[in-house]
Amino acid sequence: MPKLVDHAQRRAEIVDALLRTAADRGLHAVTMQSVALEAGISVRLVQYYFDTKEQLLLAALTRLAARMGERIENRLRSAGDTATPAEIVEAVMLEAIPADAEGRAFHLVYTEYAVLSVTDAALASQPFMAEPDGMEVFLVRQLRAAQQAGDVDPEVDVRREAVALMAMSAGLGLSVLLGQRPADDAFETVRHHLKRLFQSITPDPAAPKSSSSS
Amino acid sequence: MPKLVDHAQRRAEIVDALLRTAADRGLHAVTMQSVALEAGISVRLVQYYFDTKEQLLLAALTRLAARMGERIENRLRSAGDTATPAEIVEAVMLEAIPADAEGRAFHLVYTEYAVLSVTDAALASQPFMAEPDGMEVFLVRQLRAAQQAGDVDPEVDVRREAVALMAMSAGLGLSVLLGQRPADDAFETVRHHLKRLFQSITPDPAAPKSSSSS
DNA sequence: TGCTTTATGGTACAACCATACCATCAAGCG
DNA sequence: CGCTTGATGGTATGGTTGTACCATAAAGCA
Repeated sequence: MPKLVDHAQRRAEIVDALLRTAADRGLHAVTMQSVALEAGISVRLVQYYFDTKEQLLLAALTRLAARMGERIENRLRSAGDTATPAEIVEAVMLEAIPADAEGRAFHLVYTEYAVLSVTDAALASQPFMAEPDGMEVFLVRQLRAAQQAGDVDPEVDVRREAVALMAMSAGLGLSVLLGQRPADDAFETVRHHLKRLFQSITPDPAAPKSSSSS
Repeated sequence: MPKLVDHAQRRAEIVDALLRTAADRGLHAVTMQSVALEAGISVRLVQYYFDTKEQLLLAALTRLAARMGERIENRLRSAGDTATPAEIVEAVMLEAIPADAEGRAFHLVYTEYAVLSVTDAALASQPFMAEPDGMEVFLVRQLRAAQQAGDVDPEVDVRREAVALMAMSAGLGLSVLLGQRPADDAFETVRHHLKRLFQSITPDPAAPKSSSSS
């Protein structure tokens, strides 16, 4: 045998090339040739490591889903062990909003995959949308903990609230992606809304005005 | 001359054929041939009425944006003249959630265009995203009116709240489109949230329990 | 040392796509 | 009545795409 290439790494490089091209020219611009060019290899090699284009696309999606998990975990880790439910919920919601170029690229490709999955059977059967369901129960747990800590009104329907929070962050993220509003605006909206939610039981007459934060 | 065809109507038929194919096979499946087939005419005719594919896509987008306006106006009209700001806001938000097949088709294609516009220069320059901005000022007005009527806490930042409401309905609509949750669930979430917003000044101790949770 | 296996390049091929070109039919105007 | 003009069909064409096929260099094993 020749160079004895590490297949896993080579596949990762190719997948990254795909994600890069998808990020700045769209998922529809992803072809065997464009990926090969971006990866600096021949088309034949892309074929060699991923027999068919569909398998390549699925591998990229898998990678993307994994990265999504990493991103959220990183957010939570950087929040530290002493993080309150309010801080955790905020971290998760802010993750859905693309701030820097990397975040934009990530969320764009992810959204492209999601929309494509509506009309593409091969993608629809892929369980990469399990995330939202898991996220929902996670948020519910955080809200319940906040309720028991007295930070959230015990009358709040935590399940409904969790759904609303996820929808809001997704919607804000999308609007930022579409260039309808700057990321900072979305950030502020999230913080403002969470402040309301987490203060709903203690209106604290000493400082009723929201004032500045962050 | 022969049949002396009404160009406007013929163009409308072709555009509708495009929207139909896009709705059930995706925007990426829209080709001159697929549109011609769906419209029951020859490819040459599609070429005849829309010189290039790009013009055809732009025409379809224009039609889509117009239909968006009609849809919202219909919602508002069916709410009647006596509608309260709360009812108007609810109507607008529910419109963003695809309930029936037609709504699904409409929102799917619209979302596909929106996502495509991120990487497609020709679409990005199109001002079909002016809607959200106009919608924002519309919602702000409604919320202000509600404040003056005493239905919304006067301390609420109406502009922030409007942004949050739009994001939430967009996010819920997207999740329904992606099959992550049923439309009824999204409806309930909207209603539940609006009930909180519009009762924030009158907590009505007679019926504090909103419903049971999971 | 020779053979097998792996990694790679190049190229061919069939399908498809957008578009251009050529032809035709019919209707109203002169 | 003939000619022009609008509406349509068919087909060619150049480009691109995904995939299959053929070839070859190199590295370890026998």
